[in-house]
Amino acid sequence: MDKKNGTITIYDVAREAGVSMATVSRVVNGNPNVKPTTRKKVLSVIGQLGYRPNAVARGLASKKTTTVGVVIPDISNAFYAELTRGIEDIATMYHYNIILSNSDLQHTKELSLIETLLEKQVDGLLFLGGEITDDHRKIFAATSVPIVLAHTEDHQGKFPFVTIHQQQAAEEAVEYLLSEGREKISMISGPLEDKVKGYPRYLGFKNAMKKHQLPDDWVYEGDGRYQSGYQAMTRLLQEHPECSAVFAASDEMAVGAIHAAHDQGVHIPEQLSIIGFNNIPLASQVRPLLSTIQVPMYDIGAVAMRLLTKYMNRETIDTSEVYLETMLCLRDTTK
Amino acid sequence: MDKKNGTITIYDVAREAGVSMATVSRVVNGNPNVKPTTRKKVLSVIGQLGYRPNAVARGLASKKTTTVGVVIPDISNAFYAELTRGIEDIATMYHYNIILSNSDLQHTKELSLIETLLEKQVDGLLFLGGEITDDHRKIFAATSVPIVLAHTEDHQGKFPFVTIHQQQAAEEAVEYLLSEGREKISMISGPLEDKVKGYPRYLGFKNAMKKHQLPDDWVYEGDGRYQSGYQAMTRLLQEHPECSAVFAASDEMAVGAIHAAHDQGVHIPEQLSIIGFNNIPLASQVRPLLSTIQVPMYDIGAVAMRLLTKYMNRETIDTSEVYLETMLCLRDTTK
DNA sequence: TTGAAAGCGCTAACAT
DNA sequence: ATGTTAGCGCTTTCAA
Repeated sequence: MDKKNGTITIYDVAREAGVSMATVSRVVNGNPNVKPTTRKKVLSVIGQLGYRPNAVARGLASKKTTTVGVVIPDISNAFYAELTRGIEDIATMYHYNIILSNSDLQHTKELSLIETLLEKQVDGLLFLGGEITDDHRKIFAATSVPIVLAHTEDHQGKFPFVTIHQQQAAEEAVEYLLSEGREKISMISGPLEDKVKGYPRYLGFKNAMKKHQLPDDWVYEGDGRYQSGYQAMTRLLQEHPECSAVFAASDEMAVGAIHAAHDQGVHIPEQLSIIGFNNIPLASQVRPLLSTIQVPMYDIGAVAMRLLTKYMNRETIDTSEVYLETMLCLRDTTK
Repeated sequence: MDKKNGTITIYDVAREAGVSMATVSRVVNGNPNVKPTTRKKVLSVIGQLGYRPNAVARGLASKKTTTVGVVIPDISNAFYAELTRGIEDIATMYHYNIILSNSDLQHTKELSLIETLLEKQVDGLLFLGGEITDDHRKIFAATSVPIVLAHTEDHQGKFPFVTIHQQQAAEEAVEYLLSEGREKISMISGPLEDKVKGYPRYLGFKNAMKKHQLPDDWVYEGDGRYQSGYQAMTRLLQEHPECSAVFAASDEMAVGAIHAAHDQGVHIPEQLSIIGFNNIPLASQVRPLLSTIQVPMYDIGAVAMRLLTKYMNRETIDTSEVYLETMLCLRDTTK
């Protein structure tokens, strides 16, 4: 049944079935130009021998690997995990596999990962979450492999992307707080040097406050995680006990803030409103239920992957820059 | 700079540098048998031409792809996301990439994923979380590709694995509840047909209760998620308001239970103790902070991947069946 | 409908 | 230290 080698190849099947390699290749690839009898014969031999096509050889010959590379900041982050699920589901649907790698948002790591993925001859590349620099553009532009950016955008390089309107979503959240009658609003931001999310959301806050001629400098910078939200809130309450609302740039920080407020005896939402960002599962697994901006994480991944398949198939693209809708999701931390 | 084709190969570099392909291959692969001058020359040509080695061709020739397949139930699940991070970090450390695919614990999907991964000639396979059946064993046994199971175990097939003692951990949790003086203990279990986690944890509960000659049939079956925990607790409180402790088979269900109890006016931990399972981030992001069994998720992934590298390198293996330690992590939902 | 044969880009003996 | 060469297992013209 096996050959000396142990691996049985298309050649073995051909010999055993009394046909040529080409014919075996045809039946394996579903080419219709094969006489039904022949196909049946070949198929049965394949079954008997337990033949398994070698995708690497196929990749070399056909110049297609049916795998796409995914560079993501951190898979252990709920937001990116959900987004990745969207990617993977669509990839599977189109018969692609994904090679996943974490960048931790580190510039040089990102570049070397991209390099490695291109060496592996991925058919396409999904780049998530990091800021696009000239280094990125250079390497992206130099390859013919389709690239789609997800949850980040780039206008200089003209690369396709799917993301959300970060700044606008932030503005809406703050506007809502304002509409509640809150005026002493503070922000717990993410890292401001994060040009992709942190800074735009910060700008959204600034803008909304300016528009209403309200002070906009109660900004506390966190790192996006629970603890930093807790700490920011604690300081905030010390320095500005009169604060009546906070917009947090992530749900985790928002929840940290809720608990800090609670520990200071501040009642939510009676005395203080809080709005988060993303609507990760956590938001609806804490009490009070967190009001937040709902970001279509799964869809960002799914749509980006779908877009990538279009590029890989050389289909015509109608829109290469897509912004998905966010929605204010009001629960119990707002009035 | 480029050739007509667009892709520049090892042959182009060789010609341009005035050496043979073999020599270029040597410098690319860090073979020491190259005169420094030659190496320098080749390297410079590689730089000029922007040569990028084709890993697919290399894989075909060397029969090594430096990629491993990972079959995981669901990457959007916090538990598996963290575990995957452990896998990926170690994989990167040993210069492997991972192809990730979600099985949703579906038998047939698992098998077809494994098949696909083997076609792609992965150097190794990590299989997570699902029950091992004869179908799995058959395909695992038929390949020479090293397989390591993670967070599941198999004794019939003799495949290496790294996991935890599910039943024992559950017993310890229940024993703790008992040691608190609680006697009317209930369990909110995961799916009991889950032979890998659900059932063993259930057995742990049964065992501990039997050992103390206490009734062990207040068991409510959930699906592991928040909502099911909430519902189970709600029913539990209706049917057995005298219940004084609950052991939940997952943190999410435990948190759901906390909130259900809260909604019924039951005080935790005064009237009722709750212990969860896993210690995902959520456990320390809710109030009261959840007491739970801390499972080394990251380490399970990391150790499994490390073990896999040993198999791939044909190193000698000291232990092919590793159980990692769990620990009772007591916080505010127990006395 | 089928087969023959030329690669795909690289590695790995084997020579030199 | 370097070159030659035979594959690796498949796809894909091109003929037949």
